[in-house]
Amino acid sequence: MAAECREQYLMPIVLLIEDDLDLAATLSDYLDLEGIQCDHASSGVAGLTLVERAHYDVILLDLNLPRLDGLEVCQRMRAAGMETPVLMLTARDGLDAKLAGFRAGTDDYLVKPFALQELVARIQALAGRRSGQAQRLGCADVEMNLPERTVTRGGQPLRLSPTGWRLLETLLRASPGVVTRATLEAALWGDEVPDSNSLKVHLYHLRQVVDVPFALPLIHTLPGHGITLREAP
Amino acid sequence: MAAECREQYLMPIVLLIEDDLDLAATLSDYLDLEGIQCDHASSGVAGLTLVERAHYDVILLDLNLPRLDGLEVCQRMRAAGMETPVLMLTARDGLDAKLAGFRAGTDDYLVKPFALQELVARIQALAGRRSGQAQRLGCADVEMNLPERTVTRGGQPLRLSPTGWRLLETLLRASPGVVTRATLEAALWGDEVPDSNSLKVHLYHLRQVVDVPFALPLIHTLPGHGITLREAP
DNA sequence: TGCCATGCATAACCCTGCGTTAACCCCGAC
DNA sequence: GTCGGGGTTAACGCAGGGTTATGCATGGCA
Repeated sequence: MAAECREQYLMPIVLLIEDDLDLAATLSDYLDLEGIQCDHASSGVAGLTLVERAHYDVILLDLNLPRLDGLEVCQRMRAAGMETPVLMLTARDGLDAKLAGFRAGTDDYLVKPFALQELVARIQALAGRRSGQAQRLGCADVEMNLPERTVTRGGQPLRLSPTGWRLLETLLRASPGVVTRATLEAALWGDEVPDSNSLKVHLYHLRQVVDVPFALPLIHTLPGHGITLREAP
Repeated sequence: MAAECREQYLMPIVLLIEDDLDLAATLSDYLDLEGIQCDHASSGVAGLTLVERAHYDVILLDLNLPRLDGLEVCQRMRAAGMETPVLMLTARDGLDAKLAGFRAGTDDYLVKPFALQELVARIQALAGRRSGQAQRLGCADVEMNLPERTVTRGGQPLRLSPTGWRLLETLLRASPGVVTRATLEAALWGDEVPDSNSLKVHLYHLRQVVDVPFALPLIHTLPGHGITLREAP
């Protein structure tokens, strides 16, 4: 996880199921560099439990796994009703192997050795199709899921009022940049700003939810400039 | 269950945009044999107009087209907001060509010569992801079978009025996303919304059927945002 | 033909919680 | 010392949303 706020709003989260730990580390590092967050499971069973527990945009699935092989994992996922796109990674190039993969319910099939850039492109294509779920805003450990209308900090869900939501959204979109109070007021109310006090009250409430319960405050005011949402003041 | 659903989904309709008429005829015949209906356009412009006019599950796009090449066609489709999956067919195997394809918005990339069976498998994967849910919708332990017009929760059948059905269907299609009340009203009545009260009454009745008899409520309202159907609020 | 069940629209009611407002307070700049 | 930008707090009004009751259609059925 990169320490700084990401400029990319579109940050797919993938699960890599792969028993070769060296390869897994290489892939994971590269994907992180490309702005794709990557969880890792080293066996089929571990992968299946992770899939049930968390949300992923794409699943990278090695075909040759020790006990439970990739085909089986994919079949079980589909049988359980999971629709998450699966990208099968394998050294087997034969037509029959590919067809078996698709029959098991995979969405794409990439033969090793492959170019890492192609892997990234295919992940993005698969994640983008579910465009609804891929739209997230994030900064530090704050994550905002736009279609689901949920915000979490450090994985913990936050309760926001409609205005609090819009406030946080504008700050996130600008992050790590600074937003002037005038811009915030315009984002909340347009031209008809209710009272000069309103904004600071809303900011106060937002901090109560986003900052106070946590160790590190993220909302900083740069006096005379405006407000910013980031780790370092 | 879900596996059977995939197999059972039949007759995707694809559009083949290809200037080589011999190849087009061969592909088209083979796809027809496999139960995939295939329209054909022999130029980029012709393809674009067809795409606007009719619905296709997948678009097979040759990269090398006379005037308007495949990349351009794909870009224009995406710019126009079309989300139809595109499968690029081409003789060019280079990494740069592939990356350019994905950058233009393609969903899959198949290098000639390819096995016809692999083409079919990839078409079905692309079509299934979009319309595989055409038969059956589900979320948590709720299952809706569209052709049979039955809904169950935890295996137990639910009795829904026509309006309740459409309401639940809209929520299921969006799940786990949030649907605004305006969208719901539009889905139920179009432009002629009867009364501002009607929606909340129908929602109340739907909850009586879907949520109240069960331990875990699934229909949540996120104040100021809309309604959602999922496990976590 | 008349009865009953079902589904829908409408109106009325209540309550929670959100937004606004008006205070007061703190602190650094001048 | 004063002024102003910004943080904190409490009070009030109201809209959004949940709940309940009523009346009117429609359609099946005796």
